[in-house]
Amino acid sequence: MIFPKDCLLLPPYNQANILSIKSKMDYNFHEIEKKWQQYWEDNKTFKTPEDLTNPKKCYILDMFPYPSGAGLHVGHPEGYTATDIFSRFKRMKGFNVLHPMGWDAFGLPAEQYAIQTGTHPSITTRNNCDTFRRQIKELGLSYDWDREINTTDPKYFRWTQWIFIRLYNTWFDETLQKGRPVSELSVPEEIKELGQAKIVKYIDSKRLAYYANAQVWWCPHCRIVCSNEEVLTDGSHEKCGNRVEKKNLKQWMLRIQLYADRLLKGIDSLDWPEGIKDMQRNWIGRSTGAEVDFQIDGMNEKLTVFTTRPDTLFGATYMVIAPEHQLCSAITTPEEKESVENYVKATSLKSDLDRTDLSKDKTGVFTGRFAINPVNGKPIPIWVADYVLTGYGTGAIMAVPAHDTRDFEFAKKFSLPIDCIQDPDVTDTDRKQRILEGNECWTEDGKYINSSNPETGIDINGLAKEEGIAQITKWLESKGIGKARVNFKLRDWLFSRQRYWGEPFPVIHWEDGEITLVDEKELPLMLPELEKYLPGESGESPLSNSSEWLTVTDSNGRKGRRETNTMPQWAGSCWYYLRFIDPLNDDMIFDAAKEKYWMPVDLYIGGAEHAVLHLLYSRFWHKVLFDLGIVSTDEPYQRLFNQGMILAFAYETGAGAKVSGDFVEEREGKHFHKETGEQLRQIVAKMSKSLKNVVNPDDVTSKYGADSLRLYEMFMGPLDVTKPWDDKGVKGVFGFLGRTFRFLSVSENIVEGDEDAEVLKGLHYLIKKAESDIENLRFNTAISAMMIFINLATKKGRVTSETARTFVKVLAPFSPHMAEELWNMLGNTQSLAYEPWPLFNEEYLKEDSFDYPVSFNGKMRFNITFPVTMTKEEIINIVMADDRTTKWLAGSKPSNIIVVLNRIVNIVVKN
RNA sequence: GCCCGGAUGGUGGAAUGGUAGACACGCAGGACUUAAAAUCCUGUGACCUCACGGUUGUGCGGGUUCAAGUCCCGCUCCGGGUACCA
Repeated sequence: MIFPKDCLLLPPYNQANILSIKSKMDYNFHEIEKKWQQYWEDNKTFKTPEDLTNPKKCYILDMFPYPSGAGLHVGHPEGYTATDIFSRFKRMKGFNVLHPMGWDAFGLPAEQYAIQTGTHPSITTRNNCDTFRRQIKELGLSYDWDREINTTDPKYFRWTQWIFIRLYNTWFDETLQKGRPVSELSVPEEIKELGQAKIVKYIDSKRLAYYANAQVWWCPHCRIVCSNEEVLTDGSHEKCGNRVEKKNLKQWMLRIQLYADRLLKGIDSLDWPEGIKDMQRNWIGRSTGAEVDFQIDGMNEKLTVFTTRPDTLFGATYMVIAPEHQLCSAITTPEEKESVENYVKATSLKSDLDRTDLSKDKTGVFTGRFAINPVNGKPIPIWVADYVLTGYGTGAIMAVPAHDTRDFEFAKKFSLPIDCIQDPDVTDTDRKQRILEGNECWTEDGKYINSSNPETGIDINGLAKEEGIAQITKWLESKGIGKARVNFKLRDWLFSRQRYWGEPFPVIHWEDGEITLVDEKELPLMLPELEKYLPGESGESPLSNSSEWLTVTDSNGRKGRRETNTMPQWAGSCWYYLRFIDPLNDDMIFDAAKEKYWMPVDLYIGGAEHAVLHLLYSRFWHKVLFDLGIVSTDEPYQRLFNQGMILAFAYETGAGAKVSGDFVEEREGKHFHKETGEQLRQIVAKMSKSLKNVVNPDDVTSKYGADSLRLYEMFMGPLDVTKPWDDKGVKGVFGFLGRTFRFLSVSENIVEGDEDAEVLKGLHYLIKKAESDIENLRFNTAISAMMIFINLATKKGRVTSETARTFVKVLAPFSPHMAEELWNMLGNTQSLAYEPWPLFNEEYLKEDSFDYPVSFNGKMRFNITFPVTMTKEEIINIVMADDRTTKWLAGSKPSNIIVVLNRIVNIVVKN
């Protein structure tokens, strides 16, 4: 055997030492992670503090998952790791932290599985939750598991039902812009005179929860109601391919529209991404305008339209009503009856997508009837067209084809008159002529023309837009044929589903037509056990199959039937953040003092797909609860952040065919088809079963450990951008963790005494950087800073124990298992979860000198190091005397010399 | 169509208007090993050059500035949202 020279120099006892070091050096993440997860669980390390006197509190929330049968995918841990780092950091900063997790477990998949197999959804749900919980625990996330909640737990949905009762018993006082109990609603005298039935009707018309007919898509084949997205463009059901039809069903609705203004104004005060705020604003869609009445020629009826541009009334040359408009058949003349009826019927078969597709030609039919334009007395034709929707405005519009592209297209197609009433501000005289003649649409502003009428006395010619709107609105109001109005795009919320696996409504429909709610004391109203989960014949929920549960009799022998609809999945997720505050309370929804302490949620992280609906619905409920004095804040989520989607590489052939990951092999950085040998293009796509590019976190943790998975997900890039998963990237952070462990776990590397100045500077820079990066959720650069520090420390070969302890604390929020292990090895017996976060000392970061880049006309040429205290004049003198300056000036004289202290020197030379 | 983002090496990305490419992956070379893996070291935007060094470079075209990846104007492409909103 030949030994290398150096080896011979080692005394025998040192070789033994190497062995012991070697065993220490192994980064055995399996053992470490299991050990600390067990420790945290046994010691309830992350139990939420009960003490509510600490003024520093932080409520950190994840959007809780729907526990699907497929288990976790790598997208879940992204947001969870981010909130975990934030939570661990805040604990070290001395905050009381509330960081809970639960399950949004009502939902369709479990119900469909029940239909197929007869397995009760609660069993499927429990199994799925168990899988999710196991997987999440294996990531070492610091949740307080004593607060775990599940929306399908009767102890939880009891309170969801309780909130529904509150909504039902609340009305919105538009004067105060506030929800109030119906007991405080005063019924007008004229209604009181009409008797009890009318009084009840009046009150019902004010309740935030109301019962109404609503049109839904119905698949006769599957016997279920479908959502818009389940209906394909050709009007068939996505799942079975059969044709769907529209069906009117009695549904529960919530009057979110009344809260539109409050929901809109509330957005301003929130620390949310601007993009999400804009999306919510657009969804609410507030627009101001006016309602205008048009008298129908030859009938004692009027047609009311909503318009944002009442000032363009002189240009209104026809009207359009939606096919569902209530006056549609009354308006239609006998001659046009057949064509209108056919058109209405054809529309009802169209899916919403089909109907609203911009690329499709506009369709419509004439009703045979005219309306009178109030500003000039001209009769204008009334048409029916499906581009006008019933749900928005009044379901009728006045068309101004000269200045609205949609109206223009329609007018051109059906040869309707086009009257230009705004002077186009264009220099091109040909174009100007075309616009004035009604051969081109002008949608920008311009001074009014042709906008006066001696009979009505209006004249807005020459005025600008704002003044025109004001004058016409004033005129309409004075004549009693119109008024200023605010309109919202936001529609009331359809709040019932014809499903089994959801919260039952605590509602009884009595045989005499009365509707009553179940007494609060009787909650929760449980779901009945069923033999089969198929929907009822007529579109009713599966609950209608249950006989005992369904019927009730009151003390007077009156028979009643329970509501068979259930609540949508949104219901449970609308308020879960409140239950986390006091999840085990059986006496009330939550303790008021605890709510006051913990609310609002300080940081809420989840996917952008919930940017509108979940967040808007949740804010709506919260505002109602606020108005009723149940919660103490007006908004639930103070700071929101959306993580980006994690995509994965996929492969396609030159022809664009997708190739499953199984058939791809990599050679020299290129990708080839294993069978055909064809070179493939690497693309980035959503993870999907068909592309076989789904990454399972279990595979990653078993190979590299949870700390590596966490670190990689955070190191991939900024939290909010979509980014592709790359297995190779995990190796990078795994390598870093291994190097860190191997360095800090060897006692020879840890010394006592004074720290090296460079290491000290690096360490304090790291503390500062990590702290601000965590606060700003910029974890990728914080991790990079840790790598830089470890690279420096390993180069130096040793650090002081003080430095080691400090570094481990910085590492702790990111890779807590390894940090705990190292903390323990450094001689500590307690968990470091509550160790104070290290303070950085600005003194160590101070530099004596700065390496100035010297540039000529902005191009960097060379560097010179100067003391940081050196003045501009001294710097200029030395730089100008430098040989390299002479070289770059090449005989020219500088016209200007810019010195920005401790930043740059720029010498300007004019050519 | 409209709204909101984005475009930086082979890849993910970094960069208060002030040295573009930190950190990492990949790749290349080397060390260790019988060998491989693991680990460690070195190099690595492109182009010219033995080298010193130079030229060029942040999607495209203009502009502001002593100085632009960053600010402004006009485009192109990509991603997300939305669907005729009167």
